Amino acid sequence: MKVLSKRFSPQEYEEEILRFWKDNEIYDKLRRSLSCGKKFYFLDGPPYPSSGEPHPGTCWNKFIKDVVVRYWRSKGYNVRDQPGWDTHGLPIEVTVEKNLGFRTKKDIERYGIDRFVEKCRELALNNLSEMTKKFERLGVSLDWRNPYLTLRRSYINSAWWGFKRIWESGRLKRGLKVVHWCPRCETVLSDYEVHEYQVLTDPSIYVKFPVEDDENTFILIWTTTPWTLPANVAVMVHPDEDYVKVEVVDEVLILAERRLEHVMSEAGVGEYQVVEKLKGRDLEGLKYRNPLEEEVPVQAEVEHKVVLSDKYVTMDEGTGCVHSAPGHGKEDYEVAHRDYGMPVLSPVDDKGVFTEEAGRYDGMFIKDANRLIVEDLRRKGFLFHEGKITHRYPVCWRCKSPLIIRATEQWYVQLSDLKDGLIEEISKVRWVPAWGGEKRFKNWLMELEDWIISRQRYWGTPLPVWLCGKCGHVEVIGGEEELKEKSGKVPEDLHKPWVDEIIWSCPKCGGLMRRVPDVADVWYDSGVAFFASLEYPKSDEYEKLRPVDFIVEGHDQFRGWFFSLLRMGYLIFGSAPYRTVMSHGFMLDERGEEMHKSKGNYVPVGVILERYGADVFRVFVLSKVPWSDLRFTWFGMDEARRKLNVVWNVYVFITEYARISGEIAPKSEDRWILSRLNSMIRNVDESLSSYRLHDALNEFLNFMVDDLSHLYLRVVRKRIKSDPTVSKILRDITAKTLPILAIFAPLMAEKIYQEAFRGERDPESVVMLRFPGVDVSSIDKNLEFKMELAKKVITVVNSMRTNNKLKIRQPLPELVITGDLVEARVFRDVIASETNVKSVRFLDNFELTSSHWVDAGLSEGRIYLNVELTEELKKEGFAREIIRRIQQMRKEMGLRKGVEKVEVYIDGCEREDLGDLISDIMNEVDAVLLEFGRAPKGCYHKDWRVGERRISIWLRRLE
RNA sequence: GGGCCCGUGGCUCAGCCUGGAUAGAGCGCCCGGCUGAUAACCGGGAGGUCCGGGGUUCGAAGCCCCGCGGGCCCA
Repeated sequence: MKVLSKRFSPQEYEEEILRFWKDNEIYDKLRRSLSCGKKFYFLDGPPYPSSGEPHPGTCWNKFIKDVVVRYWRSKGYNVRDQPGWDTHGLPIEVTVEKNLGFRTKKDIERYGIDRFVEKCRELALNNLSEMTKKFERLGVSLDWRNPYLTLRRSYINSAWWGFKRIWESGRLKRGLKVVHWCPRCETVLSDYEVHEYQVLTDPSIYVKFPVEDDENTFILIWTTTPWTLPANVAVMVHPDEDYVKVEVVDEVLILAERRLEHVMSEAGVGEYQVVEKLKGRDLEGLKYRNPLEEEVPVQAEVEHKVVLSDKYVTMDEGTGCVHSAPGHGKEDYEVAHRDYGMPVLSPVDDKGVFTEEAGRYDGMFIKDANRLIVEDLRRKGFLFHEGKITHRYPVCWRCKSPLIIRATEQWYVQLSDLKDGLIEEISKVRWVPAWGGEKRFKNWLMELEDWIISRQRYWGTPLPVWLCGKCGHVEVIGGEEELKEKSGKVPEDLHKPWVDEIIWSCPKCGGLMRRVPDVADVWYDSGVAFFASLEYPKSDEYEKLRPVDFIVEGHDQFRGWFFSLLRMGYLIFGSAPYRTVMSHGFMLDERGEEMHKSKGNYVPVGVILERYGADVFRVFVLSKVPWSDLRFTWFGMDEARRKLNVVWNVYVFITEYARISGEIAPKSEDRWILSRLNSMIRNVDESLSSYRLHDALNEFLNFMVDDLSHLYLRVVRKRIKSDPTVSKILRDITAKTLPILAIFAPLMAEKIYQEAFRGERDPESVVMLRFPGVDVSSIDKNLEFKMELAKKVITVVNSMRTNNKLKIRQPLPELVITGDLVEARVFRDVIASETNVKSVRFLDNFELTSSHWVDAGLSEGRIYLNVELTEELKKEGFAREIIRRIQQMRKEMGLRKGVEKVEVYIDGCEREDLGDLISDIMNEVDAVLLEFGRAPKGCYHKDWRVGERRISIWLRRLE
């Protein structure tokens, strides 16, 4: 055992340890040594490598994962610990577009899809390699050299295989779907991708729809999207609400009674007359004309009418008569088209520009057309009122363009009828915390809709769907080998555009089979990770490893990755693919706000590492409850550093003193610390195996700091040089705590292990040490309880000393303990030394006999302290005062204990004041001479006050 | 409008699932101590309507209900 360097300075050694791991291929060796262990399948949730710098919250995420895999490895499990990267999709495309200065898909096609895709690939690979470096620097021990990438050929093959399974199940369909659409990216966005909103100002108009064959009667509707009026086919009303016909000047308007007052006041109409009252259902089938039928010729062909909906018509806003355009609204589609069979108009193209079908508005961007449409309505007398509205409106999460809703042909997977099955599956999964799955996720699943899987983009897993242009025959391809069978060749790359070159003739009609141009939703990619990362079915490893034992991600991933995995697991294998799912919160800044680079409150990982190193960061985040949000604070980091510093000091102390061997009978405090040690190990083990990581870490740190450092080491300080039992215990503690420390603060643990504890026959690295076993026979809860009582006694006595202005340095003659506190009797010596009392007695009863006593009560008993100072005790106290000051001066002179000797001269007191304690003093401060009176010249000198006295002390260093 | 989470000294947070004696840490503050683990560390003290109200209970920070405030998700 070598002596550990005194300073805890992670910045100095962390890089060195990382190099040690790398140079010696520690993790490869570790994995190999565990290859026969029981399987533990951890699956990494793949982040987008759209930047090379991980967010501090992502570090938190990886720390949790790291602790879990380290724990199971230490339990001897063969842990699959492959990291993953979600390399496809819009985040990457948009970054590349920005880099290249592109604005539209046209730019990409002009540039060349092949070159563009190469740029995407390059960006993803560069960023993931940058991020990998950071994660490695943070001590995250995933298999970084061997990640799964969604862009790999083998991965796409697996993804295609899954796609074909879905096709074979009959759930993959193509049809008209009303979707959120980004007019800049020119693609559909899944519901998951619609989560960003901006406050925008839009027109708010009331429009009169003329009722057929009833001159001067109008249905009054309200809309904030005038551009959808050319696509109007119906008006929805609530069947059970009251509606009125109102006379305003010489016209009759139809609207909901409950909206009447509000609408008229907003429009500034003071005079109006209700002429008729009727139920919404009475309006069903009422025919009307679109006010723009001259401008939009297709409108003249539509038979417009009133339809009913009790679900989507509210009395909270508008007129109670809801303008309905099935081509531009989900509810509109559901009611007007699906229930009433009305046609779907959507005269808008992928860029959000009106098509020829929109007549007069052809070629205009929809938002720009708003003004003209309003003008046309006004000119023709159909505009009842025009105002403005400021509301939250969804925007594209990547490019921030306002989204539009439109009906488009998409490939989708029918899911809505699987709701019950999926909910059943999640009840079999263990959720940490439990409410995440049982409440939040379940509630969310109730709203389940079909999954639109196609994206009109370039960088993604191509949909393996080939379609005959002539007869519409569809073939879904489950892998490149099948592709070869069909077409006789395989593309050089499975991505667009190369895959699109593969064509063959239709087996049905001889027409041309071409691939549909779409790529898959990125959630398809990550959703198949549980088998595609294992290259299933080409490799059968998944059969051996399934199901995934553990995943953990931020709570935003319930509807993200947790769901996409569940969905794929259920669609393809009929069950949830995972056993335990843990969710964690977000990392916030010091003020509790989300951290964003653009907000300027972002703390770069590099800065954290520079100031504290990786282990401190790990311990800071891992000691917090994972499932609520976490504020990053620098003083929190300080706190973590202080704790680790104490831990470090504990090991320093052990290496310095726990050096003798032999064995004599253990004392109570020895049995106590061993009991605590084993209790701690048991608790940590239980907490880790149930993923209460913060409980485990805090339990461990409390043991190290409170039990070991603050109490045990203080108590055994005097014995340690002479009693081999203490040395043995401390070495035992080291052997059992280092593997636990290595789970949470691996760099520090390795440094300590390598520098001080690793023996010649020990494993090469601390990470190879197994999780310590629990020696149950050492656990004595009763003894631990008694120590708690002893601690209470010590606290109370210290408090009594404070109240009576008696320093701990001053020995007191006697302490009497009564009541249940006498249980602490076994710790008599501990109490005596910690309270600095000469004699401790435990009695059933005690009567105060003189005024020299003070007492204090606890619920467990009473404590009596004799504070009478005899001359002898005063001397002892005084001697401690002198020793302390000499030691202080020695330290200031930079003298080392036991090495440099000194001569001591004291003025201001007499030899008699110290009596026969002088030799003790000399012994303790390494003095060869102690004289009273003034010192010769050239000594280090200081004046002190000790109580009432003024004391001068001189020290001379001996060469 | 629906769902979920959170609310505990000045600050940051444990504890709540599984109710139990005087509600814990750390930081900060005040007072003090220790003296070779020492640019470290320790003790004592002040400081709390455990968001509010009601209920269950012998007993509620905890369980139930109703509010209030904050956050997240969904509409």
